[in-house]
Amino acid sequence: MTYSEENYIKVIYHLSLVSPKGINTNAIAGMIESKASSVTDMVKKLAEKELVDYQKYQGVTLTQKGLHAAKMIVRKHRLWEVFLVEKLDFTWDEVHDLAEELEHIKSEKLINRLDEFLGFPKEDPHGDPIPDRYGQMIKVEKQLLSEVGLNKKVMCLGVKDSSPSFLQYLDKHQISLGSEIEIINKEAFDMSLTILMNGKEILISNKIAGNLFVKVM
Amino acid sequence: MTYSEENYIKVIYHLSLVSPKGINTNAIAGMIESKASSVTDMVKKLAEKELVDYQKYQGVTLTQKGLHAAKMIVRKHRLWEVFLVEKLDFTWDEVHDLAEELEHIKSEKLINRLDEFLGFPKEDPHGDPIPDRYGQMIKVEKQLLSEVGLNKKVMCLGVKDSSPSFLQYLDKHQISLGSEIEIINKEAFDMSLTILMNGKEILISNKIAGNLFVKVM
DNA sequence: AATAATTTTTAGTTTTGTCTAAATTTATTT
DNA sequence: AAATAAATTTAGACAAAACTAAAAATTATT
Repeated sequence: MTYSEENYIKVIYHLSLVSPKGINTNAIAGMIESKASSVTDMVKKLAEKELVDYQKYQGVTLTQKGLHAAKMIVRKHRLWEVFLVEKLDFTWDEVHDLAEELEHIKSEKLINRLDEFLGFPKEDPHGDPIPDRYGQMIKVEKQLLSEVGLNKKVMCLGVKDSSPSFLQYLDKHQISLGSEIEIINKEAFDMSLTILMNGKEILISNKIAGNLFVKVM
Repeated sequence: MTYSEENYIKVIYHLSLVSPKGINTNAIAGMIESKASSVTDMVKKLAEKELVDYQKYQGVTLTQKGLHAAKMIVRKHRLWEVFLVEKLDFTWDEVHDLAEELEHIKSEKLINRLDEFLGFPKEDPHGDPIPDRYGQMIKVEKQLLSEVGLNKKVMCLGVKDSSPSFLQYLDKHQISLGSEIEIINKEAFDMSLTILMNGKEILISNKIAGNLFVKVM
């Protein structure tokens, strides 16, 4: 698999998690920052290699082979993120782009050794599950903070959109994975929340709350 | 710099260390496993980017800019090798090909953090010096075991050709970096050596001795 | 159900890095 | 010094992966 083919497979995988039907050309083009016509070309090649099922105008789905390949790329991506944060002291907003490069290093042995070196972590620094060497991963029963009812106590599990600016916002307010939060007010007008964390009250917009995955405790 | 450009710069650097005059097209083609005509094309591009000086039919030399770029690639290669051997328990004959891939990961910050994580090593697992972030590296006053006189005591410093089969040969005979060796006989006919190591006598061919760098003690 | 709007595909180019084969330059030999 | 051999460069072609613009198919709207 080429660098580019791997990126397509990965993007199709991520889109599949959100909508499990056929993934359409434009959605892929949007994610990969290319044009629909380029996607059509690549998708034909992936179909020839039996990594996706594809019928003209009907979108694509991953085959079993494609699904496994995608999970292995995600595995590499997330393990490298753990390495960068835990061993090289990067912050969680810095690691995504680097992991995008590192995920293409081709060696099963390397990634399995890295997994072992890191102590077989189950989640990456953003709270996303890491597939094991067979593609198995834990399922986190998480929901968005914006969907949680009043007066509930929750624990922060991960983020939906892991853009650097959002992650930096969280750092600034000392919100990290494992932080415990209580929702003490919900403003009806703009759905903003007042939360209690480490004894401090913080006001949080609905947009922020809609980007933060939590677990009710 | 593209992946391919980096490989050319690195190869030209390695050839420059052996013969400091202009590096000819065929030598580069041999190392990179391509054809002379491809080399000509690439060398023109590198000259446009001012990474090499090039005049038709006269071979190439690295510019200051090219030399620095080459050292940074070598730095990455050798630091990743140390990481693989020291942290992930790879053997010294396994790491070269993996480091060939890892050396192209583009991040100054990553490589400097890795350097720190590894304790700023001065040499890679084969005894080759690692350039620091400014391109500086130690110079090892080493000579080939085949050139050392009779009855001298030497310490093993590194290898010339680091092919897996040679490295495995060394492992089999328990010769590693730092091993102390005494030359107790030199056969005039085939220049093979009898050496004393850890109290044991071993017979070594001239070809092996010509691949092993040592320092007289 | 016909038309409009959108999405997807096709056709034809472009760029990067490679190749082969032919032409040119340099080196070697007689 | 001329002839031959070897090395190097040029010219033209190709594959991968992208693009633009136009055509075709699907979906939405009236």
